[in-house]
Amino acid sequence: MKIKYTLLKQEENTKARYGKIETNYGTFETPMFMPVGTKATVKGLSVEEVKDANAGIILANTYHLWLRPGADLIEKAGGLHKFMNYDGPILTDSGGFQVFSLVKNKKKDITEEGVHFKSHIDGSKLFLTPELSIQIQNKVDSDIAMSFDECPPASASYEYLKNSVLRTIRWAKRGKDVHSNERQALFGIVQGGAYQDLRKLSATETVKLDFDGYSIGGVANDNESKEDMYKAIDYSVPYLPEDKVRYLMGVGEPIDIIEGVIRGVDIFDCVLPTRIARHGVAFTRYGKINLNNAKFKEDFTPLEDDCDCYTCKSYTKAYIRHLIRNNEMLGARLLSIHNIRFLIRLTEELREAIKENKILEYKAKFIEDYYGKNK
RNA sequence: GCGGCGUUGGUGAAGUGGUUAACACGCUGGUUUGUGGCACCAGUAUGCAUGAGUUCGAUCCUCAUACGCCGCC
Repeated sequence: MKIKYTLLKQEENTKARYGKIETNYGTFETPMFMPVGTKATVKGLSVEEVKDANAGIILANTYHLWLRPGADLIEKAGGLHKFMNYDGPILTDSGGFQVFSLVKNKKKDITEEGVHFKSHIDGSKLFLTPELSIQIQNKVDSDIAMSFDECPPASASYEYLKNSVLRTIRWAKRGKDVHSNERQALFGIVQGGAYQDLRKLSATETVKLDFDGYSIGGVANDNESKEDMYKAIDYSVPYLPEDKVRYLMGVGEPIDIIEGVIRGVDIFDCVLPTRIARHGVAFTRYGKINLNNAKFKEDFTPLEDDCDCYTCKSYTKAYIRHLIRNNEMLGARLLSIHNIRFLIRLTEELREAIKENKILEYKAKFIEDYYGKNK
């Protein structure tokens, strides 16, 4: 089967919504946070640890898997789920985001046919098209495939963005036309920067193509301001169907997840929890903390007193600091486990807040705690 | 006791008679939003063993003292 979204409860004061997604691997509630497992692994974590965090869908990346180990090998292994031992739903990003960060000359390398760029591994010349991206995703057999879109920087001009939006719509159609995996859902991506008319154009035209879900892309990159990010959501959501899931790509920070939910977004993904973990930083209810800081040297309490994650149940800040300072890999692992659980727990709490029509109160309390000075 | 060499920040060290004493590590803080994993950015010696002298000016030259290493008695 393909993915099926059901709206269970619309919050009364905002666009926030509580729903469920039925997938090949069970039913999951939204709002939801998807841990990122780019190269068929959530960095540092076993699939058991990912599940212990109560994760639903996880994200893998077409570009990275295409280069290594290759789609054919994953097919031989019996598909991505068997290959990485994850019997939960997997979404594959199309590779658009990666590819455009590797493009050298925008005018020359981005053509109607596809995108020319160089491998980040050996510099060899590669060419990715909307069709090829979908074919790779069909082959690795993820549960949700993403259309191949252009992801321009936030600083792009209106004229550039307009052409980009139109091209992304044409690419979405081409990808859909070759999509052939019966059990795999396919999502369309809305672009258009922070411009209202471009988001409307992108959303309405993409919806006409009838995808299984829709994502809002081109957000949270290139030092984009939060205001522009929120605009991009506000200008996209009204044109998306109510009975399809909405996915905000690459977000993010706790406050951005909250703002996204309030604006009607259902699912999120972000590298932040695992990346900051590798650099020694943990999310907490009272803001981010850097375990490198000297003040944690003799702090024998958990990262968060009331956190239910494995790390908080077992280890102290002083110990994690010691691991991080000495570049011991367990440190990054423990922080990754906590940070992923933190964001998933945030979405669990947002669901409860929506059910009680208290999403704005939840946000106010969160801001007070997270950005307050009384730590 | 005599002779030689050395003494620069938390550490290893570069360096010059003249505005802000290199670099590395460490340390202190920060950044990170569809991941080119363990990165990047910033700060970190009002002072160059101590005292005296030469000089317009000394960390750099001279002398003495202390300490360290090596050799000789």
